[in-house]
Amino acid sequence: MKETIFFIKQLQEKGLKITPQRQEIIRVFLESKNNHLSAEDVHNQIAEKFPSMSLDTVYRNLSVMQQLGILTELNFGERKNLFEINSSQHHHHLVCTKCGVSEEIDFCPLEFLDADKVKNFKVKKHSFEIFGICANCME
Amino acid sequence: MKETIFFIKQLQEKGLKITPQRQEIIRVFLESKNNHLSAEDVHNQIAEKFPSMSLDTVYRNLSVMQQLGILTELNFGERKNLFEINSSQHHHHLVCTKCGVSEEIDFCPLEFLDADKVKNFKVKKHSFEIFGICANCME
DNA sequence: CTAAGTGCAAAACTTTTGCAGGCGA
DNA sequence: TCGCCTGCAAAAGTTTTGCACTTAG
Repeated sequence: MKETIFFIKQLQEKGLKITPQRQEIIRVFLESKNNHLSAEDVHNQIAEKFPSMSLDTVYRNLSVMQQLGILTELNFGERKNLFEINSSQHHHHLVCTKCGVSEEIDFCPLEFLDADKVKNFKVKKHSFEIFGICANCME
Repeated sequence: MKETIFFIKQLQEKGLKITPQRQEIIRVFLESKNNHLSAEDVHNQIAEKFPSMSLDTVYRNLSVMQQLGILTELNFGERKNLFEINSSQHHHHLVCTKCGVSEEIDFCPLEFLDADKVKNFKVKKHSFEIFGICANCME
C-alpha cells in the first residue's frame, strides 16, 4: 500500500527505527474501518497476526507518533484516549452519545475564525466535535 | 453570593439534597480563578476548609452535576478530566500547551455551521478548543 | 557495534463501586 | 422516619516506568 510507505518514511525522517511493531500500528490505522482507535483497540487488532506484541509497546508508540504529528489524540470524554491517523485532510465529527458512532463532518471552524481573535497566540492545533443523537438512535 | 443560590436552587429543583459537600463544590467553582478544575483540584481546594470531605464524594457529585447540566466535562487531552461550571454563556478556549493556561475566546463555531451539515442528527452539545502557545510562553 | 526499541512485571494514577452508617427534607 | 448521601476501603481500568534483552541501522 502506497499510503503505508508514506507514513513509514515519516518515521524514518524523524530518526525513528522502522520496527515490525511500528509497521503493524500504522497498518491497523490504515486498514481499520473505524478511524478512532484506543491503545487497546490497536493491540487487539494486531494480536491476531502478531500475538507477542505487548500493549506497552502500543502505548509507547502511540505516544511517540503523536508527538511527531503522525497521529492525533482525540478526546470524546470517554475514559480511554482515542487516536486518529493524520491523513492530508483533517476533519471533525458528529459523535453519537448513545451508540458511540462518529461520522465525519465537512466543516472546519478555523475557516470562520477571525485572525484578530487569536492575536498573540500561536495556533498549533484545534478540536471541534459535535455530540448528540444520531439518526439510528433517534427512532 | 447570589450566583451560589442560583446553582443550589438547580440542585433542589432536580430533587437532589443540598448537602454541605455539594455547596462546597459549587463554591469552589465560583470562587476559583481557574475555570477548569479536576476532581482532585476541587478536593484540594475544599480540603483547607473541610478536611473530612472525601475525594469519592467529589467524583460522585461532579458526575451527578454534569448529568444535570450544572457542570460541563472538558477534555483537553490530559489524563485528568476537567470540569467547568455552566454560566449562562458558554464559551470556548485558547489553551496553551506549554503552561496550561486557558483563555476564553469570543467565538462559537455553531453560529457558522450550516444546518444542512447536521441534518438527521440531534445536536446536544459541542466542543471547540484551540491549542497552541500563548504570548507569555512565546518569548 | 550501539543506541533505540521491546517485553515483562510492577507501579502509578484516576475513577468506580459495595457497604454500613449519617443526615437532609 | 425514609431514602438519599457520605466516608471508608477496596477494586477496576488505563497508562507509565524500570530493567534486562533484542534488534534495526
